[in-house]
Amino acid sequence: MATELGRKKISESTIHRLSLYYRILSILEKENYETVSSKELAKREKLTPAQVRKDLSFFGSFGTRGLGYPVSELKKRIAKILGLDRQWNVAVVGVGNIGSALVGYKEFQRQGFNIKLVFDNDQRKIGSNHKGIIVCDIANLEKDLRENKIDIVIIAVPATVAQYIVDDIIRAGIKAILNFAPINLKVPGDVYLRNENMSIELEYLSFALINQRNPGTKD
Amino acid sequence: MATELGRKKISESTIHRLSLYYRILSILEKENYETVSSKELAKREKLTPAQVRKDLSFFGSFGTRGLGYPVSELKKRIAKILGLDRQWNVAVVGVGNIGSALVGYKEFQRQGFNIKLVFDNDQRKIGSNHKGIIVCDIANLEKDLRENKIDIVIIAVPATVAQYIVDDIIRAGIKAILNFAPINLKVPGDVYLRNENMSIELEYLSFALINQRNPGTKD
DNA sequence: TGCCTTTTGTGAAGGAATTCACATATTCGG
DNA sequence: CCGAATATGTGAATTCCTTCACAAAAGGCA
Repeated sequence: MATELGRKKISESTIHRLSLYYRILSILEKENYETVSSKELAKREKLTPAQVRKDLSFFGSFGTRGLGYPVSELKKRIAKILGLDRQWNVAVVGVGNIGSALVGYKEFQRQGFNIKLVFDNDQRKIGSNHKGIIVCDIANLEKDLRENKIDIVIIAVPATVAQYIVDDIIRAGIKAILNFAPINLKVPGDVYLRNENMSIELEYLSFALINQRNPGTKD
Repeated sequence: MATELGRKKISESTIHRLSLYYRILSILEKENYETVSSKELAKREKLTPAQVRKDLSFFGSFGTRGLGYPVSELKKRIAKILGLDRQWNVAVVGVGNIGSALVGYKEFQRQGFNIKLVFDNDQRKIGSNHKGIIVCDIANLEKDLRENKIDIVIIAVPATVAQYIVDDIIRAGIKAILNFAPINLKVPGDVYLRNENMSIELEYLSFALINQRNPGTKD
């Protein structure tokens, strides 16, 4: 699943770790750190310094030998790589438990993911104001997505209807989908689909407790 | 990070895939399938048949050559492995956006994760009924966790206070924590901590859109 | 019964990700 | 300005994970 970028293969785990570095760098920036070493970064994320350096090296030489990495500068570079230096238009489909939590989740906006539209099929919800956003009728999904130039759609509907929604979304030309429904969705080859499985980490904890794995932090 | 079990090392990814198999098997069971091949299982999860067989082989020989795996039986075996054949007492700390979504998330109960207690520090919320559960005062966290024999605690408080909460929780003897706060928590060596990062997959989509990775499903 | 088909279970091979180890570059103190 | 200390960047080594490939087992059918 690794991709070419320049000439090297970048693994999915490297991208995920970039997200983690970005978060740490935001904190360090607030704490007025000027520079940070791979050692320090590694310590905060329970990784090895070599891992941090290798991850970053895929994208260039951002550090200074003997000193470390400039915090603000590195943060900007990672933002650029991950596309967090721009604004994304996001829509959420389904204003149930999960959907409404996501609409109110401040972290998204902070990273440039702006929830522009929210959809539901429940007549009682449609038209109501949900955390500053009017709930749209799912009947107009395709049209609304197009007209509002939505980049990413988050699926937060019951598993039973998720595929129908996805089919609609794809017809609207959407190329990136984040799925919270506990089901495997089918999408064409040119659409990016990621699944968010809320149970999986709880199940891991359950397994760990039973089998007494060697504990510790892990993402 | 892999653990001994019997004599073989089980990787984290194998455990995560067991969760996926479990979900598929539940669906197949409802659809009255008697048996399923590694090929079919693989197809549904976008994996290879060899991967499926190897994953399962770590825990025993569950299949029949020429036939495949017995759906109900395999589901039970995986449930046993993951600890989904028993009930877990879970507490949620923080009844904000995320916290209240989790309390209402039916999928957890279905898998044996019973949310028994919910905590907040907001006087207006304490004592109120939240989806059938009375919100407890976080001041009594340690005592309540002990008295209710809580196994797993879910952290859904702001990042700024998460560490204090965790310290309390650990004092209460809790050994498994699922953290939704966007911060790295410190826990003793004998406590299992997993982080749920709601932004990470959105960031991956952002990266993918910018870099035109080869698309497709991935968990 | 015996043969053909299917599919598992698993060592061995191959590939991918992580860590090692060190040459190289830079800062800092005196 | 020099030497000691620090920390990057990266090929090579290692470890870990996935896939291959095939022997072994079971079912189905003539």
